[in-house]
Parts: sequence; C-alpha cells; structure tokens
Amino acid sequence: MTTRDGDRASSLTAKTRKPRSSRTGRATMADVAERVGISAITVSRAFKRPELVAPELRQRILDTAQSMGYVPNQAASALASARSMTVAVLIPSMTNMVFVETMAGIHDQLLPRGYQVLIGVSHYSPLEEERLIRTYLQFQPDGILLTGTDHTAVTQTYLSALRSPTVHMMELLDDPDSLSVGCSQEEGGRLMTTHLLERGYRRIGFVAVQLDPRTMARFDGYRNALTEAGLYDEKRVWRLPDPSSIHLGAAMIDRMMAENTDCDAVFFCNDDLAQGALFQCQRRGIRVPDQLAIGGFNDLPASAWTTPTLTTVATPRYGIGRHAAAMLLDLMEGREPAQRRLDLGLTFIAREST
Amino acid sequence: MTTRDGDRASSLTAKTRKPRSSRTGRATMADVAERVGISAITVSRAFKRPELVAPELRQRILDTAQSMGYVPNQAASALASARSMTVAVLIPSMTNMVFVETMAGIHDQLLPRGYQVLIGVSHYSPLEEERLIRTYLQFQPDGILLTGTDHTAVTQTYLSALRSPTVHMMELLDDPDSLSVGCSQEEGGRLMTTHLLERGYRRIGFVAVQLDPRTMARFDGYRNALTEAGLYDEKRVWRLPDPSSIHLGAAMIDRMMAENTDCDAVFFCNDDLAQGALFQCQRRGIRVPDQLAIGGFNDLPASAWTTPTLTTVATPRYGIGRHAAAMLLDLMEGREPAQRRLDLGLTFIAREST
DNA sequence: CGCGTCAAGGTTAGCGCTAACAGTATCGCC
DNA sequence: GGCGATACTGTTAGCGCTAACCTTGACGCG
Repeated sequence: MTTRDGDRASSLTAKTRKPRSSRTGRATMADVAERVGISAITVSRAFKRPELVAPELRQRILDTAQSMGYVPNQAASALASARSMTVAVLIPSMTNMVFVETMAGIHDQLLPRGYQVLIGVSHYSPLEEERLIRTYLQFQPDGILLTGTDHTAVTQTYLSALRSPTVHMMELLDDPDSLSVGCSQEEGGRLMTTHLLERGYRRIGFVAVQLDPRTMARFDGYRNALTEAGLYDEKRVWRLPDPSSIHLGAAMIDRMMAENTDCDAVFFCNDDLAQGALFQCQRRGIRVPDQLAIGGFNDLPASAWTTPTLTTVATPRYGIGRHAAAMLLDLMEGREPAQRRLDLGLTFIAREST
Repeated sequence: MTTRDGDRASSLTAKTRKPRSSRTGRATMADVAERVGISAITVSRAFKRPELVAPELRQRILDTAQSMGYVPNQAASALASARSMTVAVLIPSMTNMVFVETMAGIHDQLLPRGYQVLIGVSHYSPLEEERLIRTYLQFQPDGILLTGTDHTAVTQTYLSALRSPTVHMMELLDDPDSLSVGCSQEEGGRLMTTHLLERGYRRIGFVAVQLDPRTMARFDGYRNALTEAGLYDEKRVWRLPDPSSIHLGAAMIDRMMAENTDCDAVFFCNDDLAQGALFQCQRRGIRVPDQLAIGGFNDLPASAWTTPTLTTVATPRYGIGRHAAAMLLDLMEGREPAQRRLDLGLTFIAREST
C-alpha cells in the first residue's frame, strides 16, 4: 500500500509536522512509537506482554507514553484482539444492600485481574433485564454474571447463541449445562420456620413482598415446614408486589392489628420489612417476642442493633459474588471450574426478637 | 488497494462461501447487509440514523438483524465514530446509600439518552481515584462525573489534558472553569448546630468519621456556628478516620460515657452513626433528647423510624446525580449548560431526637 | 563450521464500524 | 426542458490496535 500522505499534506510543512495524534487529540500508540523511534507493535507489547520487550526499552516506552499523556484505546484493543476485558453483571437492585455486597465481591475478584465491570440494574424485571443484556452484548463482554433464574426466552436465546461464559448468582441451578453459585433460599425459609416452631410458636405468619423468585423460594421453605408440622394456614400469608422498605414493614404491623390477625409470630421475607415491623411494634407497645415474634432474612447491619435485636438468616452474598466471579474467570481463561454448582450455605442467627 | 481474497481463498469454494461472520462467531453488519442485499452502511444507518432509511427497508433490516442474532459491536462503533456513548462515574463508596441514590439519578438521566455508565469506586482514596481514572480513560468516555473536590495533581492533569467534559458532584466549586452540582455541606453543619442552640443545648459535641472533605465541611459549619455563639470547645470534638457504621456510632456513645463527657447534645456527621448512637442510648437507658440530644446527617430511610426518630439534614443526592448528568449531557452534546454551579440546597428535618 | 535455538523487534493485514463524499432517481417548477 | 431540491443508497478510506508471521543477530554445541 502506498501512503498518500505526501499528496494530501503537501500544502503543509510536510517534513516537520508533529505526530498527528488522533482525531480526538489524544496521542496514539504510533505517536509514542515515533517518539521513541520504534514500531507501534513494540509499544503494544510493552503494555500487554512486557516479557517480550527488553526491560530497558520497555521503561523508555512507558516513560515516553506517560510524558505524552498516552492512554491506550480500549475500543481499538477490543476490536483488534476480540477481547474486551469486560464483564457484564446484571443485578435486580442497587438500593438493596444484598446486591451491593455481591457487587463488592465481584469487584474484588475481577478488578485485580484487569477486568472491567459493567453494572446493569433490572429493577426485578426480566424484560428490563432482556433490554439490558442486549445493550451490554454490544460491548462484547468476555463474560456475564446474572442474578437468579428468572430470564425471558429471548435472554436465554441471546446467551446460548452468543455462548459468552455465564454464571448465575444467588439461586442454584440443577441444569448441568449452567453454572451457578448461591444458597438455598428454600432452606433459609425452612430454617427460620423450624426455629419458630421449636420456640413454641404455632400461628406463624409470612409476609412476602416484591415476589421475586428468591422471596417465593423462602415462602416455599416456610410453607413446607409448616405443612409438615400440620400448621400451614393460607390466611396467615400476605403477598404484596410492592418493593421492600422499612415503611412497608411498619405498615404491615398496622394492617395485622387492624385485621385482628391471630399470629404469634411473623416471618418477614427480608430484614428491611422486619426492621420496620420492630420499629412499629416498639411504637405501638407490642412486646416482641412475647406478644409477637419477628423473623427476618439477610442479616443487614442494623439488625444486630434494633430493640429487640432481630433473628434472621445470614446469606453469603459477598462470597457469592466473589466465587461467581472466580468461576467466571476460570471459564473466560479456558479452565474448567472446579464445580459447576456451588452452594455456599446459610447461617441462622438467633437473636432477641424470637 | 487490491483485495487479495481471490488468491487466498482460491483453494476454497470461493463462490459459494457463507457470510463470514467474525472471528467471534457473531454476525456482523456486513452479514446482515449481504442477507438483505444491500450495503453495510445502510444497516448502520438503520440503527443509528433511522430517518435516513426508507421505513420499509429499515424494518426489513431490523427483522433480518434480529433473526440473525446480530448485535452491533460497540468497540468498532466507538473506534470509527470517536464516540463511546459512555460516561465514567467515580464515587467514593457503594455501600453508602448517599452515593447509590446519586447513581440512580445519573442512571435515570443518562440511560434513556443511550449512554452507558461505567462506575468506579474509589473507597475515599484520591490515589485510588487516580488509578481508576487512568483505567476508565481507556474507554474514551464522552464525559466524566467526579465526586468531591479532592483529586490528585495527576488526576487533574489527565482531565485537563484530555479535556473530556467533566462535572463535579456533591461539593460546589468556586473555580469558574469547573462545573459542579451539589449543596453546601458547611451550611448543613451550621443548620444542625443552630437548631441545637435554639433548642437550648449548650454543650454540643461533634463526631467526625471517615474525615473526607464533606465530613470536614460539616464540621466547619458546626465549629463556625458554635464559635459565633462563643460555645466552641475542642474537647467535645471526636475525629476518627474509620469508615462509618452503626456499630461505630454505638461505640461512640460507650466511649463518651466512659470518658465522662459533659455533652448535652451530639451532632454525628452522618445518619449511620447517629442511628447506632440512638440504638445504644436505648440499650443503656439514656433518655434522648432529654439527657442527650442526637443529630445526624443525610436523612436515611430508617431515620424516620428509630425510637426516637432522628433529627437530620436531608441532602438532595438523587437530584445531584440527575442534574450533574443533565449538565454533562449539555456539555457532551455541545450546548452551554444553563449554569456552571448549581446549588440544590438542603432540607433540615427536625424530629424527636432533639 | 554449520545448524538449530532463542531473544528482540518489525511488517502486514484486518478487526467491524462510520465519516465524508458520491451517485442516482424522482419530483416540482419556471 | 433544464435546473435545483429532495430522498435514498453506495463507495472509499481509515479509526487505533493486535494476531500472525517474518527478520535479524547472537549464541551454543557437536
């Protein structure tokens, strides 16, 4: 290929012109190479495969790059190498601490390895998740971390068609083709219910909000345990599609009072609600746990400090993020993960509220 | 340039070969174009500049793309167009609800406009922030949102050299070259302190943790207000570099008791601490606000539900994110923002704890 | 001394897309 | 009937980088 720069630049001072830099004004690899007096590929190697460049030259390249304010262009790199060094993570919510801590685990695992993380928030909607997947696939992520099991058919088509490495977080999958890291929400529901039964409570209510799959799995655990004990009663179950909040937990206590509910214990599907309930009980003079026992789920920080402190089930959310990311790393780097289904278990935490 | 495909492919069935697809196995724009029987640029326009393509053809392109599982390659697009449609956001923490809600505001403003958001968490460290900036600049973001004013010299060099549009969030800058959206933390500290003075408290303490610039600005407000009233006393000030937590707030109450502090009110630099303090007061039987008044900052959801409810200062964090993003949009799209410094104000919320 | 080996660097081509310019067809209008 | 305007689609080149292959020179060794 003959260069045509000579023709086009002929009106300018062709000989003495500066390194062109790119349209954006940023220095390019070629600019750095020219300054050092080497070829571009060596600059590339100095950054990406240091062991292939003589140490002294490498240092000179890095110094020059630094002084020119050179920043590698990830788009060009991704295009040329077909590796984006990017992982897309889809979570249902960012205001829910559970997922924030999962993200922290993911970050801690991936960032040191040079991967970037794209965060998508689906607001608990599989359709929104589908939209996000489509968007994030444009970034050609090297891997994908999904929350839960509730995905649209289109989402699944995308994922299987593009065969990006994918790991599912939170719920455990039985499908041997899928990788998952999580814990059994059903078991969590069962643990709490069994505990309440052991403490002698017999009329145990359940409050489910959001109604996402994890909530419903906890409900299953509750129902199974109570059914086995012959104590399940549909009329002690409340299901609300609303998002969870302290306010809603408090409101539920009011509603139970108004409806003259006969519960002696209530299992709230998460700690936000349970905390709200505790606050409201305190306000209305309901004695917890004597008059009414209250259980939560997730073990949020404040749950150890309320009056009374809250009995709850701790979920290994940081570990889920961390291990899911580790599993994804294995996949992305061509290793077979040690296990395709990793159950990190749950910790039951008995406190004053029961 | 002459193509050499003819030579190289001659050993294959050159005539009948399939759409090549890319190395990654994904369909490309050229594949879609070939299938529809048009050129690639028209496919590009069907996605990016729909008004330039005949509606009927456009629909055919979109359908074909869909059926082939085509997903545009953002790296190639960014490289060719020099626009990444990406914004880098740097926040100090993701476990602090304040920044999570700021992010929500940013998302709500940017995602509908087609921009993607890269989130970097600096853990309150300017050095870490510098590292993150360097990483995110590789993505050639079209804009940058920064938290606060505390940046390293290198960070500032990068930003001014690369002249990416940048907006600062939280603190307000006086520098006319910088754009900022926020509120006066100093004023917040002053509001709370003045309120406590008006309620008759005279021995007002202050607990500062994290010691980031916002905390210190609140402290300034506290000190200035007390100094003006002739009541400032260094011995009622606690400074701790630790991260904020409910636990730490509770521990501070214990410490004050142990040190035999004479405070009749304590202004905690944020609600987490103040909530922890309230919990611990309840536990130890300290009557709030009679024996000890407690003030917080930020107005977290739980603060309206503690016993007693917490007096605090509400910060417009969602709005800060939203407006900062809007300002950045103006900048990125070549408009002059209506104002370069936007003060969203604060709302003082008097509750039971004072 | 001829051959293989290795370390260090270079050449060439092309990733998938879009900017910029270049047609081509149709229509209106004086 | 000639001109310009409008609407749509195409051609060409190149964004900045890296994979794959190639060159060069130094060295070891039977």
